[in-house]
Amino acid sequence: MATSTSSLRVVPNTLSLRERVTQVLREAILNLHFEPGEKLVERRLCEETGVSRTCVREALRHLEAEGLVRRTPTRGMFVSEIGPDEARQIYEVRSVLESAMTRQFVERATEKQLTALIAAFRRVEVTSSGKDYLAYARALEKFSACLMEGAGNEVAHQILDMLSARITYLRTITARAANGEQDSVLALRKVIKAVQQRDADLAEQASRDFVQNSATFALQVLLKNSAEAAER
Amino acid sequence: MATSTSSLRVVPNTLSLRERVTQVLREAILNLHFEPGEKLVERRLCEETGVSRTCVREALRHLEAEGLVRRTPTRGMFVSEIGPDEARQIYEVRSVLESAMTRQFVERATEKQLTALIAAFRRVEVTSSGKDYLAYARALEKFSACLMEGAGNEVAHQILDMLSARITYLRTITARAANGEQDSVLALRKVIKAVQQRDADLAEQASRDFVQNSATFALQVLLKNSAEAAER
DNA sequence: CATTATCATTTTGTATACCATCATTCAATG
DNA sequence: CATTGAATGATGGTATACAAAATGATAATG
Repeated sequence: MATSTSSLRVVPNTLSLRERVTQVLREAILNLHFEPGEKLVERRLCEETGVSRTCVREALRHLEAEGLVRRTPTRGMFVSEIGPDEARQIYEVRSVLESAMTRQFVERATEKQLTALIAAFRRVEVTSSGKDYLAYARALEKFSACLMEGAGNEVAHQILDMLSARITYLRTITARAANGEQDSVLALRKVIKAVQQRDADLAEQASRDFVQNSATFALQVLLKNSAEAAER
Repeated sequence: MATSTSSLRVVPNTLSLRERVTQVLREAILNLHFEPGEKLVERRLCEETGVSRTCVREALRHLEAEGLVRRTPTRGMFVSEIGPDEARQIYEVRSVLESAMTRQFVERATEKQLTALIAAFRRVEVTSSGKDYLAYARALEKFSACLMEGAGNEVAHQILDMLSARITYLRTITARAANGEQDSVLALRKVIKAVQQRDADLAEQASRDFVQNSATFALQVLLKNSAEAAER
């Protein structure tokens, strides 16, 4: 097994064009450079990004899988509008998956993986006080990645990665207030605590609470928004 | 709301070419028309399917998302080889998600959705005695769909749909013995029972057992296979 | 003979042009 | 003023081209 310990593997660090286009479009959506519900016309995206239609189309398909855009046959792609109901579903899935993986982490992770998780948590703490949303989002994703790694479940990792696109989107849409992040970090600290104590039940519950914390906040804002929209 | 009651809506029943190509390739993989690990050369697939490269590529990307094929940059697509470790991960995720959704079903489903679930279960029973694997697989997918519908979580549904491709694949690879299905149906009946009694805890546990049942079987076979492969 | 270097072929990744079909817009018409 | 219907624009799909990388075969070298 040459791969496990001292991997000499050279990682191809040059992202393919399609991947870079995907990134650019994803960030554009997350930064609200496009409005929710806006139609994304391929030809226009080609001009704006300066790449071919082939590439743009493939990138859009990927974003469709992530749930950031939706396709209506023969009518085109639209930026997703994520309402309260879909948000609830997303958080439900995330809660269930992430808490289960937290439990697995407690039961399976090595010391090294634990220190990695703690380091990732530190980064979350640091970025949470700053003003860069996306840095905070990336720190959370990294934390999640460490969790999945220690839990030994790459499949779950991929699924949560897909979901995290929409979750970050929700964070942006609901334009979470500053203390929202502080609460989150607080809840996350409890997770870390429980994990360090190797208390699987407590860790699972803390993880559930952590997601619940984000969920209730986002849902409040979304419900208020959709109520206002209904009034008009 | 013109769509809800007397829907004259003409559903675009013509699947797009890309979708049909995806189906064809998926079934080809599931039927082991391609071997696990085999390289899928685009040009060859174009000839075999009679469609353009663009279409084939898009279909392959979809299958990649489903985990049935894997891509190595600039080297191409390969039919997935799903080993014991990945199988464990898949079943873990499925167990966690499906049992949670079973609980939600108990808590949220309407009478109508319950009867739909029971009907789906009947189909599982019927197909389990027959010899058509894929019919059985479809019946299970339909059951899962009813479950998600009643649980009110379309997001979870989509995720499990993605996973189900690989699960069906695992069933094929492990060429499950006939009484394996009987055991499964037995375990599934317990789920139905618990759901009918509206016992959320019991239903969740029964659902977990049901998946566990499939998982242990598949893992046994896979471990034996990979042990044999290691000997050689 | 084993290894290295060279070179031709194949394949992927991307770009471009093209067409048929479906949607949308908007003006003509009654 | 509502309808019809033609012009415009977008998508889904095809064919082709080409650079860069991978693969495979063959020649050169120690």
